[in-house]
Amino acid sequence: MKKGHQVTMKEIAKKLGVSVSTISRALKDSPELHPETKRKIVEAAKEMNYHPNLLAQSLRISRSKTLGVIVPEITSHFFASCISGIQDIANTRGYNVMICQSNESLEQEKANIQTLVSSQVDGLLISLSRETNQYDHLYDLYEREINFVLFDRVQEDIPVSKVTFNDMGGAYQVVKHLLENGSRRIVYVSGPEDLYISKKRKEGYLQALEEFGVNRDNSLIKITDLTEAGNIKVAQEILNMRPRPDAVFCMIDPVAVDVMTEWKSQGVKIPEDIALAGFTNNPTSAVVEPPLTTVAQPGYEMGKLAVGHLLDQLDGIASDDPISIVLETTLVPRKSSQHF
Amino acid sequence: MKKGHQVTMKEIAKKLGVSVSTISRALKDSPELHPETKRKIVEAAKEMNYHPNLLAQSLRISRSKTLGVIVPEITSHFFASCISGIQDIANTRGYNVMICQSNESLEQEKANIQTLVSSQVDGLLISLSRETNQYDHLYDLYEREINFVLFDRVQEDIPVSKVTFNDMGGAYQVVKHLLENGSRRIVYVSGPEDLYISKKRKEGYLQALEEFGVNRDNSLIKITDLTEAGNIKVAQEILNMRPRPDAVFCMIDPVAVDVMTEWKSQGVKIPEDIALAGFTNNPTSAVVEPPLTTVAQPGYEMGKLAVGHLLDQLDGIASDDPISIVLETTLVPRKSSQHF
DNA sequence: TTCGTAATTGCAGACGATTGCACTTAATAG
DNA sequence: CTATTAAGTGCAATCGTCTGCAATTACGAA
Repeated sequence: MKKGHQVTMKEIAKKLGVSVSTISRALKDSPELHPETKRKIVEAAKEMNYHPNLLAQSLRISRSKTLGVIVPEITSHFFASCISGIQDIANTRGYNVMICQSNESLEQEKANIQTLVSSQVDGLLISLSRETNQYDHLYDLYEREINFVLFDRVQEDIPVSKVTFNDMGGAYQVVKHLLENGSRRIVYVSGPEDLYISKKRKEGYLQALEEFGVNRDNSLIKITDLTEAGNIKVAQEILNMRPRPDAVFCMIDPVAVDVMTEWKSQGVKIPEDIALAGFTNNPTSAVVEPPLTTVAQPGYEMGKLAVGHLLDQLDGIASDDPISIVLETTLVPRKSSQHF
Repeated sequence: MKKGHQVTMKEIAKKLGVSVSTISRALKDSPELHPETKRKIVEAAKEMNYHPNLLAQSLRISRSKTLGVIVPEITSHFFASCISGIQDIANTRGYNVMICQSNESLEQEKANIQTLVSSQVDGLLISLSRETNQYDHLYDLYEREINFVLFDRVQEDIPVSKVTFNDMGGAYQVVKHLLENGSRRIVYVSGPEDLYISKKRKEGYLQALEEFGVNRDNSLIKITDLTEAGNIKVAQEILNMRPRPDAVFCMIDPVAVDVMTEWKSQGVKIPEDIALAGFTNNPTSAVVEPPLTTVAQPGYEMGKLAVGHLLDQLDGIASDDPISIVLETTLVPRKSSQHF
């Protein structure tokens, strides 16, 4: 392996015949130094290509200027957008970011937290895995007084700051849209029931139905495990329901896309035979045929807000009292829902 | 801000009335320690919820067990897949990963390198930005003997290891496929000409043409700046060419999708009027209508290989002599190219 | 000339973990 | 009962940077 040796203050000091402290002060532009000395040191540092060792600095001040991020999966466009927002803000505020993915596994999530904490990150931004249904590891963080903020996939009871979407409102909007387009027998395809978003979007769905005087019918709520096979199975079940539903609202776009693909292969016409809508506004949803009606969630914005608040807490700008930031979503009506 | 205090060896030492060195040895399971002492220390450490400070360890051994990754943008599915592969391997081999995005900017790329190096990463994995057309920052890394591996978007002349796709072969495959389906007047929509992949894929395009005895016609090579507007402009220009081309091969899928969307809005039938193919196999490409013929690049695999080789170098398993790993691509024929 | 004071710079200890070496015991051999 | 040796611990230095305090020097004032 190569040496990859970094120039240190000690070496500059030796070369110039002064002490390390003097080097340190010169590079911090301390006023108590002779200008000439300072000039020489700065010059030598540049010439020798000196770069401070952030590890040493962090150790000394007990702050690493690094944040940890845990998302279920990076390859999801939504989470990638969040990360992008987090990075941008963190960098402009002088922080680095270490990213981990839990791969939707509770064990991985715990392991990630452990690693990041050991790496002395100053704070954490966490979006929970699908599997996460007990929260000891989060309470543990809380008790150890480690700063963290939950976003998107949150646990409601923990007294830390959270950034979420108005999931209920978004679901309400899209179901209302389906109702306004004349649908009355509307299926809700939900993910696993203990998921935060499964619950919230169901609430919005039910609220819209109630507002339009449509009776609740639990047989219209289908659960998928979110795998492709699971989604296809649900798609088939829906086609076999009698009377056949006239619209389907899927909890997330990928489910809707799988359903659409399956239906198309069976010759079902969308939206003529049955209307379809999703949630998230993945890039894919705009280009499928027909384009998918959905609800846009600005992931980049969410990332920015979450990290912004965390940094405010770390920098003492915001108080430590937990707050809840709720982002509004936007209905994106497209062809898949426009039947009359 | 909360304290977020971490338990240190010193505190365990004080509590147990032994020296810090003893704590250290106990936790490393050193054999020269009295078993009873060891037991007590391990127990106390667990009870006090001790976790080693990786910063301090890194400083001491001058290895951070952290890798830096720089990609043009995280929100690209391809790069997200690479990152995913990098993470998985890095973690199983005991390394952490810091990810940065250059946002296709040379300046950002330089800044990212600077930050990561200052953070004492043990090595870097870099995919160059589109803007990067001079390479001082890379040669600088090379001279400072900092380990790094280039992947996907590489610079060929630098004597470091590189992981690439057989871009030329992939392009050859897809153009051959178009030729076999009867097309003869085939447009190549290229990105900026100094991009590595622009060049390589052009080579494959030309080779296939030559093999089928089709004369080269430079007017059939169109350049886009890869923005949506640029792509649409090219799409329109192609429709106005006389005689009209019978197939179009776009350098990357997003370009092909923009072209498809534009054409569909103009009533052009794909593949009947004109065949279309892309490159990358983005998730989107499978669900557009018609599904897009493309070339699959296994990003996850690329990430795994790149990081694997870098770690092999760092761990002294592989020699420092640069190698070039070339991954094969796979033609994914879909409906967009099947006209007869 | 002598003293006070300001301007410069160096020393040493700290951050947390690790490790070669020296030291203290206690046990064993002679 | 003393000398030898091994077992078990502690000391101190190290990684690179920072900073309170002490030390040195020089300068002007009395």
